[in-house]
Order: sequence, then structure tokens, then C-alpha cells
Amino acid sequence: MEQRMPGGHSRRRRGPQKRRKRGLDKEAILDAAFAMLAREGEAGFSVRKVAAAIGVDPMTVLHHFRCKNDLLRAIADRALTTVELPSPSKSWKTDLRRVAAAYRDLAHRYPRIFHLHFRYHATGAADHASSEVVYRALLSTGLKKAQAAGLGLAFYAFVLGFALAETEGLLAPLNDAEEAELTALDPGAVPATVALIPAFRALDPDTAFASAIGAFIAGVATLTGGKENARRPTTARRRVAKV
Amino acid sequence: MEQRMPGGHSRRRRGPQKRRKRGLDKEAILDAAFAMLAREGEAGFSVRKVAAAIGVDPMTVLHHFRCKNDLLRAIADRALTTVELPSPSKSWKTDLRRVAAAYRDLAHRYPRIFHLHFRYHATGAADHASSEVVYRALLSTGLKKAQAAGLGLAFYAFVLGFALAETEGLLAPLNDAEEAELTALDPGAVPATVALIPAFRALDPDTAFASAIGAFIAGVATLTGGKENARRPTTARRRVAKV
DNA sequence: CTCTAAGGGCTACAGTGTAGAACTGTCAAG
DNA sequence: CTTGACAGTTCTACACTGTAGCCCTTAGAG
Repeated sequence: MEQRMPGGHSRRRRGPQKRRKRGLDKEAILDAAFAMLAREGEAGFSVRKVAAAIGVDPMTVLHHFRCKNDLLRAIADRALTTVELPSPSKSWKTDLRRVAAAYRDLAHRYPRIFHLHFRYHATGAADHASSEVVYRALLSTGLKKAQAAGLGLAFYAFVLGFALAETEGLLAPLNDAEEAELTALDPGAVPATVALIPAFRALDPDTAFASAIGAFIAGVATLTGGKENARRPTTARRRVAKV
Repeated sequence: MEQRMPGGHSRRRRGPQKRRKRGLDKEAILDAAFAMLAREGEAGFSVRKVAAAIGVDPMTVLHHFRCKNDLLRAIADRALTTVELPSPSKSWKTDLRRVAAAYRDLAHRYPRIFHLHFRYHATGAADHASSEVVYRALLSTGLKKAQAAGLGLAFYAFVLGFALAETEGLLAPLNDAEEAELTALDPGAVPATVALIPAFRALDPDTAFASAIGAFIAGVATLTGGKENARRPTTARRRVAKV
């Protein structure tokens, strides 16, 4: 076989041989890796394939990203930087809704990457910007800090969970096989499930998401004694559980 | 090397040579695989290791489970069968709380297996029993079917998401590195985040879970016009809304 | 007894992540 | 200029993976 061009000059470059030193290549590798993971999913993703896609030796990839895990983490980070951080509004409810929508949108854009955000729960700048909106919203309602922290993290977990479930097909409308399995169930044993089959069939994930997030927000409003727009005059001043 | 005992007599058996035909071995394989995955996590899990653990050829494993994916699916199914399905109570709120707690408990017991429930969203008997409780609870509040279906699935997604986030360490108390990163943030840019650092430090996942689920439930209650403990106002109103 | 089919094993192949050493060009110091 | 350091790249090699294809053994049916 032909002897490989020595030294690495064989790769494509924009300038003839402008500065080859800094960065630039790492970015190109990440580009290719990101595109490949987004396209093929984690199963069809390998360091060797990424290297082949940009005409480079596999070990070059690992020279810039110490191991495959680091590369995946970098991909997850890059995905996170694409969330459009919501600008704070007047209403904390709107803010929460927007953050939730932004993360769900992220999942829709990169369905085969999104699950990494669980594995490498990010602490990047983009993430801090979003979570700040969440915490500010919750604190603005007058919740105690302990409760705001817990509810904020739970809100995150909820939103990520919904989005992940959606990308994994949990909220997709029933296919024929699934419907057949449900209709085959004993209506005496699981009447509610059977009664909802038509509803599952016509399920609209957007609506489900909106109403679920709405329920959570309304529930939080319940804890705050009803300030803001919450029309919950009663049930005020529930003693919040302390940590 | 020593010649392998032919025919597979080398494995442990309970009876001397009682019936060897049906099942039994498949179960033993699944046992070993389950234990290995629970112990090592998916990264350290391989068909060959499972086979080695019970002194059997790797291909024997694949003879019973067509491929690694099927084996993982079987493991996830088995984990699901261990959820203690909650017996319906008088209060739909209590029912929802119990289902949520049951799944979170599952995640706690098998933290390295739990994430599979997203990939292979189960439709086994155990799952139906739990979801039936959820749907019955929501229908008993008088919600429209479309809304009950959406909220029920979202409730599931939320609970799974919280539990997954928890097993992945998203809700663990801050370690020193994480705290250092947070304190290094600009308090002018993310004041709420910085203000909550002590709260993150002292975070109690149990409390966070309880209050988040409580918020969701309270929010659902606001949708129903406040008829709380009304034992189901006769599901006779089936015709309420068709999706 | 023979026949059959299922359970189990062996070999082989294509692929994986990555450690280690060797090479190549670039750049600063002598 | 020469010399060295050095980051970037490549090659080689190893241990490991999932699994397709073929074969052997054995239990049970006839």
C-alpha cells in the first residue's frame, strides 16, 4: 500500500500552510464528532469513524480529547451552548415555561445527543445562565431558599425527564402493535388504561408538556401564599416543610 | 489446553440430571446478567463476561437472548417486576405519590439499571399495573380524557426523569469542586444561583422529591375545580370529551 | 433402537478503545 | 546556523467486544 504522507500534511486546510498550531483542528474534530453523533446516535459512534470522517488517525482524536468519554462530554457541552437562554420577563411563571421550552427544544433538535445531559450533568456557562433564570424565578415567589433549591433542581430533572422520554418515543402516539397490546388487556383489571386508549392515540406532546409544566407551576404558586398572579386566595401560608 | 467437557455438563445443576430441557438455564443466565449489570454498570457489562460468570460459552447466552439488546431489555423488564405496585387508596393524591415513590425506590435499588427504562420503555404487566393507578387517579378527579392521558404520561416522564437525575448524581450534595466552581461565579450575573449555594450544599433529595411531586399534584388539583376528595364523581360521565 | 431438534460450544471476523513508541514539522534559545 | 524542546500526528499492538456460521452432544419422541 502507498506510504502515508508523513507528518500530517495530508489533511485539508484552508490556507496553504498558514499557522497550524493552535486550536482549529480540535474544533474540526469536534465538528465532525458532533455531526456524526447527531446523525448516527451513540451506537454508531466511534473514535475511529470520527477520525476517518476527517481523514485523520484515530489517535489524533484521542490526543485532543483524552478519551472517548471526554469527547462525548465535549459534544454534550457544545449542544448545551445552543440553548437560547430566555431573557427574564416580568412573570416568574413565564420564565419557567421558557426555560422548559428551551430545553425541550434542545432535545428536539438533537434527539440522539440529548441523553448525554443526564450522564454529564453540565456545569457550563450556558447551563448556569438557564438555571439562574429558574432559581431567580423561584426565589422571586418568596419561597425559602431550601425549598427554592430543591424545587429548582427538581424542575430541571422534570424537564429533562420529559424531553428524554419524548425523544425515546415514550410520548409518541401509539403504533398499531402497542394499541393492540393495550386493547388486549383485561378491561376489568385496568379500566382507566383501556378507557384512555383513544386519548393515547391522539396524544399531542406539545399539549401534554404545556399542561404538565403548567400544573407544576400552578402547584408552586400554591406554596407561595398566592402573591403574583396566582389566584389562590385560600390555602395560603401552608407551612413549608423545612429541610 | 484441557479439553472442555463436552456437551455442557460442566455447569452447576440442582438435581443430578433432572430435566434439563425447559427454561431454567435461561433464568440462570438472566440472573447472572442482572447481577452483573447491577454491580458493574453498563460500561463493564458484556455478553462474554456474563457467560464467563456462569461458566458457559458466550454464544450460549446469545442462543437464549438473540442479541445483547434483548438481554438488556430482559434485565430492564425483570427490574420492573420488582416495583411494589401500590394498592389504590381513597385519595388520588396519595396514589400518585405512592407510584412516584415506588419508581424512585426502583431507581435507588438498581441505580445502574434504571436508565434502561427510558431506552426500553416498558409495556409489561408490572408497568401496566402501576400506570393504571396513575390513570385511575387522574380520571377520578374529573379531568378530561385527553388531559388525563397527557398528564399521566407526563407524570411518568417526570418521575422517571427525577429518579434518573438522582441516580446520575444531579441531586447529590455539592462536592468541593462543584462548590468552588459555583462560588467562583460572578454574583452580579447569577445572584440567585450564588445565593442558593448553601441550600445546594444541604440539599435533601427526599424533601426535594416530595415537594416537587407535591407541587405537581397541587397543580393538577387546581385544574379540577378543587373537587378533591370527591370519590370519583361517577366515571359515568364517560362522554366528557373525546380527546 | 433410530430420528430430530434444541442446547451448547468453537472458530472466525470485523470492529472497538487506547497505551506506547516513533516520526514530523515549528519555534525559541544557544 | 545548530540545537533542543515540544506539540501534533501516525503506526503498531493489545485486549476486548458482538455475533454469524458451523458443528457436536444429548434429551426426548417415535
